[in-house]
Amino acid sequence: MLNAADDLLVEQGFAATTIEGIATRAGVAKQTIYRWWKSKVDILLDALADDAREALAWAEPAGTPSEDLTAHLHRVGAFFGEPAGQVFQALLGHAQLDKDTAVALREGFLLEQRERDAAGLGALVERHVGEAPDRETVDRLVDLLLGPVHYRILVLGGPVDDALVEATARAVLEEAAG
Amino acid sequence: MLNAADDLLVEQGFAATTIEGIATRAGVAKQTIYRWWKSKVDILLDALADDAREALAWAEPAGTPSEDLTAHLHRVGAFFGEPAGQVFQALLGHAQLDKDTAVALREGFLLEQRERDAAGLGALVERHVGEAPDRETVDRLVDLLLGPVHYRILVLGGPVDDALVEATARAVLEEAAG
Amino acid sequence: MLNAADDLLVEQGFAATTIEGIATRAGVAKQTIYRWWKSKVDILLDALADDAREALAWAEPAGTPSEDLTAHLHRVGAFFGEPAGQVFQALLGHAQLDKDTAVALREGFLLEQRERDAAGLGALVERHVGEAPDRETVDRLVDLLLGPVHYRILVLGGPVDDALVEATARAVLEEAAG
Amino acid sequence: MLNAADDLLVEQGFAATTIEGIATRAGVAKQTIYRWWKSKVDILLDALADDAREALAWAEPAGTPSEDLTAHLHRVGAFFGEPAGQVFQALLGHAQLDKDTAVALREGFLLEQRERDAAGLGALVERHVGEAPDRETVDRLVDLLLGPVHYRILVLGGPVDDALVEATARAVLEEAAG
DNA sequence: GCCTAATCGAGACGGTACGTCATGTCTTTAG
DNA sequence: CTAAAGACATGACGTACCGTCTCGATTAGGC
Repeated sequence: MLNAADDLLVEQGFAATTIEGIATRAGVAKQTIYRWWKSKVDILLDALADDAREALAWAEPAGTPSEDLTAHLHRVGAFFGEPAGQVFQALLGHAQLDKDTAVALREGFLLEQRERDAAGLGALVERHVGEAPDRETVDRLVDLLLGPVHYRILVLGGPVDDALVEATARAVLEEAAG
Repeated sequence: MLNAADDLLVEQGFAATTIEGIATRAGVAKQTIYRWWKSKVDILLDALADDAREALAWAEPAGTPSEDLTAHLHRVGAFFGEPAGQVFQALLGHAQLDKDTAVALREGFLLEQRERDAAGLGALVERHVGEAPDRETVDRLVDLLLGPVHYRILVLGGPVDDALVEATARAVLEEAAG
Repeated sequence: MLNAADDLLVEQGFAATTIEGIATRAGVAKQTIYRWWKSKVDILLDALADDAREALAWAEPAGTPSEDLTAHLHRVGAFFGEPAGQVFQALLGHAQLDKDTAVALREGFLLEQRERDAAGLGALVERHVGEAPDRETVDRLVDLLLGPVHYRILVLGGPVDDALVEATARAVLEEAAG
Repeated sequence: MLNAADDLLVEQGFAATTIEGIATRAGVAKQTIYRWWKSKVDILLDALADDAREALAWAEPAGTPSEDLTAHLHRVGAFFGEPAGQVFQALLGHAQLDKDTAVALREGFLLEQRERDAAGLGALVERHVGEAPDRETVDRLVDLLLGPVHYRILVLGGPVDDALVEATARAVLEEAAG
């Protein structure tokens, strides 16, 4: 069922991903879907949870902090090209239109992801400057880090290029070094 | 008609803003709407164009570059609380779900706005470092500048706070200074 | 649309006559049906009104009162074999299960039909005994006349035979003669 | 379970008497019901069999044949106001809509009842005219006797009044006396 | 000042998807 | 080993909008 939803979204887009369509595709009755989820958003959230956790995870240190940071940003940029990333993008889009979706997405995914990002970036900054930044600082740094890439993709709809990634990484490390 | 669309969107949200609803509210026949616009997205784009141009304009220099930059960012953050900002947010959201909307929004609004932002930030950077940056650099700086605020609002759904604005402005000016 | 309903009822029976089926058969959208009727019972009532009026009409005198009476009873018996009669039978059946149907059938058809029957039988009795019976008496005579045939068909499900028709006619005329 | 079905039918009507509802009301699993009956009609038939047999029984002679006949007709009329009578009416109604129900009702109840009616009326006629009528005649008399009352109740939905009952009884006895 | 023609409101139409209900079959769980 | 609980595929329900399509009625503007 989650696969059917995923596939339909990637193939046909969010609007054409109807509950009836998912049911048909999955060879399942509509009622069965309603038994487990209350909307297609709910289904996609479930589909997202597994995939995205992994795709947006912070890798183990493999080079200098700067290198690791740019690598992570590139991974984030690439994520939006994958199926799970398209689901994420669709849910983000729908969250702008519907408060319930916004809340569900926040609580079902974004808050956790924020924690992972804070932990990942916090550790990286500690490696860089020698001491762990406090939580408020880390939060701010996460926004500085992820904002430009998301802006490029979600608002401008453009690809993420090296120059932006490097400038962003540089800005974050400088700000962290204070 | 544009007012009816605007009002409905602010009062009821994007999904409940139907063409039938706009027609009823405006005391107009559905067909009359279809004569001028091909979808509700088109109507909202029209409604957005006027309002947002002004609300997101760059003000004349009024203080140090740093002060002007933080002031502009605060204005951007506040914009999303206004009716026009909600229309913008809805269109941005829908653009994630629908390619046609993405194209229309880009061509009908975002590209122009990008020009205004590049011009505004370019001039400010020139004031700050004494010479005008080239276009590629300005583009990168615009992403660095606007990304974090948009990320906070669109992805996290949270308010924009002073610390983030200041850190962002600082990062942009340092990056501009090289 | 009425034809589609009629046809389906005769071919498939009452339960299989669904609004979706009628819509499909008539090449029409479901909503169009709901615009004009609020249920399939309503549609069938409309379909009945035209056809049955004529089929259950009292013919002009053509023989002795007794002959005319048996002829009419035979016509009533035959009516249930025709499409309109099957619609009537189905509506009568459903009226036993649903108060709204009972009321609608009564007001949309039976009361009128009762008037026609009272007028027809009243005139016949007047021919037979020389004076017009009062309304209460006619009503009672109508029940005596139509009861046995309906009982045979609706309760026993059997055909109407000559002996019953003749006995009924005889009983009615004797009762009328006092 | 039979009680649950009965109660639901009287309280909520035939359509609202669902197998799910009966199961819930009886604190039983749907499957358990399907083990014993193949439809709600089957359940109601079972529920009917006991009650109606008694309610529609012919009483011992207690007065003149005419008095006994009107008394029986009144009892028949009153029966439709009782719970068992409502079940009978519902089954009769459904039998008009569904051939299987018609057959089941006939074989499960009506044929037996017909025998009882023929025996009861036959005996009464014998008391009245001194000799036992043959079976064909009795059948015809039963139709003459029960038709008007059923017509009043099932078709017109009205109450049975004294005048009708007396006229019917008179007509039957005269026809029997021939 | 009249008359064509464009434009408007109203709303019917064929569709698609919605979310709900009951069906009859089936599997799982607990006594 | 039975029976409760309830998941499942199916299919109709009645509703909401979609975008297209006639309809008059009402304005204009060109004669």
